[in-house]
Amino acid sequence: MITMTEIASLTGVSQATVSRALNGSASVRPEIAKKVLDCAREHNYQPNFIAQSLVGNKTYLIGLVVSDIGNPFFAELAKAIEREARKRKYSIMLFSTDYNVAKEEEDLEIIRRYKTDGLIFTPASKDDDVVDKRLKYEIPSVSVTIDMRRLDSVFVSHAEAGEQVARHFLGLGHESFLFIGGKDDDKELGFLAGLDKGGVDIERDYFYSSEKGSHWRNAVAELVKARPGAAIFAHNDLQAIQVLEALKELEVSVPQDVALAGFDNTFLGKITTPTLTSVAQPIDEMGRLAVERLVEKIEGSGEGPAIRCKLEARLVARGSTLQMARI
Amino acid sequence: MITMTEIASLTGVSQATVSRALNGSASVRPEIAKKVLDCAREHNYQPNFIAQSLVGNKTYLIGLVVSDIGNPFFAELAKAIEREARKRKYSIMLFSTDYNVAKEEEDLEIIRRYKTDGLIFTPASKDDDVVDKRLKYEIPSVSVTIDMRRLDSVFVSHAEAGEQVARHFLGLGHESFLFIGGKDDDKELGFLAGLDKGGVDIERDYFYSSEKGSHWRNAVAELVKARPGAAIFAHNDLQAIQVLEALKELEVSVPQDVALAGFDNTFLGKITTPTLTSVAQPIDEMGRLAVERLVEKIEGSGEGPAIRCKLEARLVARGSTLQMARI
DNA sequence: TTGTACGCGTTATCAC
DNA sequence: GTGATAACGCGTACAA
Repeated sequence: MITMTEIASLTGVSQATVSRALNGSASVRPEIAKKVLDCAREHNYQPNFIAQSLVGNKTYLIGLVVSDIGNPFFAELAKAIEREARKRKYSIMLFSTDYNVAKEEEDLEIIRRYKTDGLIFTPASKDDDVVDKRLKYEIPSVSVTIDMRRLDSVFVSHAEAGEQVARHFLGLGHESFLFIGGKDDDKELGFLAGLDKGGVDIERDYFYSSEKGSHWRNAVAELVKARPGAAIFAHNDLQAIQVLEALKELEVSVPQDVALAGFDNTFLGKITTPTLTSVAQPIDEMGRLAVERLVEKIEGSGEGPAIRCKLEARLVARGSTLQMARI
Repeated sequence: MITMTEIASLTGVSQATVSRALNGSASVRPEIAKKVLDCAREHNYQPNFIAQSLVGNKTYLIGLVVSDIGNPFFAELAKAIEREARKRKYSIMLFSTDYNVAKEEEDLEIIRRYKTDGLIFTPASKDDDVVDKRLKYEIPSVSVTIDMRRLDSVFVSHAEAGEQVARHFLGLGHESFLFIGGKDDDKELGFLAGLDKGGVDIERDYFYSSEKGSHWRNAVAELVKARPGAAIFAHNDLQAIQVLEALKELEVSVPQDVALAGFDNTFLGKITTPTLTSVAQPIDEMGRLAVERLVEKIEGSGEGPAIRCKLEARLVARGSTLQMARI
């Protein structure tokens, strides 16, 4: 791994001149430049990003913190982000938190230490103190998938998504409903609002289950036992697919006995039987916009208010919510 | 982002002393140490990894180059690798090549420039010149999933996997066979060997199709039309699932009309209908071993011959190859 | 046009 | 025990 200094002594000029030649800088005698360039090529010179970072105070690194890279949704998002980042000369440091808040904290520490130019993250929590922590990190950040209010965010409205699902369920004539997901998920709020607008008696016909552990299994079992015409909304496709399998075990058929909808619209929903109704997030666009916005913050003038970029959620109806399964 | 020098002036000692105090180094007067530590804590000091890297010639960075992070197999592998790496204080720079050789080259350049301590990669090709390039990169590398002979590798034998599939198909009484995959895939060689041992007339009853484009669609269509009792072996689960969908469109039933096996044993195979027979690679173990071996190379004495760590492939029989679909 | 010299934030090797 | 001081590889103001 040859350095500028070595090239300098090899070509008999100063390291400064090598630097200038290599960077195509203004004034350096053509013959010298050629000699330097040739020498560099010959020895396969590669600039040392570490050294450049130290002096330039710029790493061209983006920290990417996702909840679970094993979830195809996040994997596809990471793919989109990596693609966009590379277009702009940035590289990705990947962290998968496994929804573990402590690990996430550690990851952020590490990211700070590496002085990544920016941070893209999928928040595990919307708590104010989490937001504050991000702000305190002073490093340019963009939240993806969740609207973090005081932070730059790229997302689809989970509330609207929930409402879409509610309308969809109601349009199909369902009469009791179960939401499976986290406690502070806007999808539930929107779902509830939609059901309420549709005249559903929330107290009587709406149920909630945490996605943790297998509480939801009991909830599902009870629901299908007691409630014909029930509909289940799972907070993501992975969860929905688990529900689908549970329903198969219970020998209730989807969508005849119970309807099911997921969220994310990953390709998983296309390969199950029945196929899975899900709310699509425009993954590639989210990745692109997140990187765009982040780079803008990094390279741009500076502060300005947080930009919250809201994209359209789109319900994709498939076999799990149709009267007639058409595969 | 406070620096050692700043802490030094704040506490009225030299930067060198701050360094010693912060690193818990031997000799520094307790009271001084306390003052420094307090000051550091108060200002939330974070060591600058970039500076440390420059002087220490060690980045604690591992470059991870996978073929497609959107493929759940690689995503899960990345997850395992990240987990193991963090245990050893290393962080991951992620690159997804999309099976694009040119992009892979670029990624490797970038990795060199960042001076990552090591490299873990899933090779797109086994060509000798690829190997040579890796060796030339002088950076400690480990190949995962593919045995690269002259390079440290962690893998399951694709040939043995192919043979297992062949035996499995033969045991179920199949009589004609199609392999879908790349041209230099050991899975095909093993598959062929297994079929041959089983007395199959390769010329007559064996077919090959590239996985590129949709050539394979024609191959599949022709096969099921002309050959009752056919069996298809796809080079990975993603491909197998595409085949499964194509078969549904063709209205041939699996496994009654045609058997199907994949490779990787991702969770995808559990959610399709029928479920998918696949050859399991021990993902977590592969990730663990790859990181272990890499760190060993990085921190270890030095060279030594390449260690090729061969793990057991295990065929997991599911619905797509059973006479009786048991879901 | 080119070289010298300095600084980026550390670690490490010296003297004191 | 502590403070100068020299690296590490590079960019760059300044002087020549």
